[in-house]
Amino acid sequence: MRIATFNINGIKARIESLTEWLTDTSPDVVLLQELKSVDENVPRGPIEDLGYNVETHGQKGFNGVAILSKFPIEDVERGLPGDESDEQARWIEGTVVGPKTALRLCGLYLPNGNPAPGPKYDYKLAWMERLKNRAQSIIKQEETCIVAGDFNVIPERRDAARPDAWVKDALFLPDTRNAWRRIVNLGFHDATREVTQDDGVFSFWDYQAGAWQKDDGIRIDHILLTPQAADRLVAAGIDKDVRGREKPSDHVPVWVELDV
DNA sequence: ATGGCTTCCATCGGAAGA
Repeated sequence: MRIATFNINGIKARIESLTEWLTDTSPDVVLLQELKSVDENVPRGPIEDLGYNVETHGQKGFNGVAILSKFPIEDVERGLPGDESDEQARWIEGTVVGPKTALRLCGLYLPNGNPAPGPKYDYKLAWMERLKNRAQSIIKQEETCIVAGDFNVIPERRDAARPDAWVKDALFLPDTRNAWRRIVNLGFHDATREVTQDDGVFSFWDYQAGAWQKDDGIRIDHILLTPQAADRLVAAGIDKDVRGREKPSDHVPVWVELDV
């Protein structure tokens, strides 16, 4: 089963390039971020026409996450536990049942956090603490599970073309990276790092200043695997060419193939 | 660079993104 995560930066603006990529690569499951749409305005028709079930957790104007799946999506939960007052649509869970085993899916759009310091950065760190708590219970349950999405975290210097440009940024500050490590160290495997230790592996290139043309990218979209999921890892990759197509998102899809 | 693009909402500018 191929599972991808993709921050599409607006599902209404991206529906044509999204369906083109779905047709080309035919992933079984897709976790989407930044729908920038309420649920009722998501253009689900063109996606359903390609054989996908669609579960969304949208919000007016920004944020918004979704699960697309060729398999039925069961036990859907919306919103990250731990703060009833949090109205931002950044978390969705669901389960798909493959030929061999069930797979729990957690799709996330982690807060950007800039400018740091400030209230937006405080929200980011608090959100990461809630994510750690949810991740801890997933690990304890020994589920075959992936936690994937736009983490807005550059884990290491090798994950940026120009790491020195990011040292004061919310995506790369020590508190951000420490919080990331505390989550990964619960027992997760970073799928992309399971298949490559290379520099220059990126998932985002800014629209500005010719970042794509200069390959001035960062790796911030990640797929974390529980040990039970990592045992079933067959392959992983990044669909980098998507960034060079017409009217692209500033992110590209990151994917894994799991024997589930 | 107090933002060089891009999207959204809502108009003809501002917020948000990373």
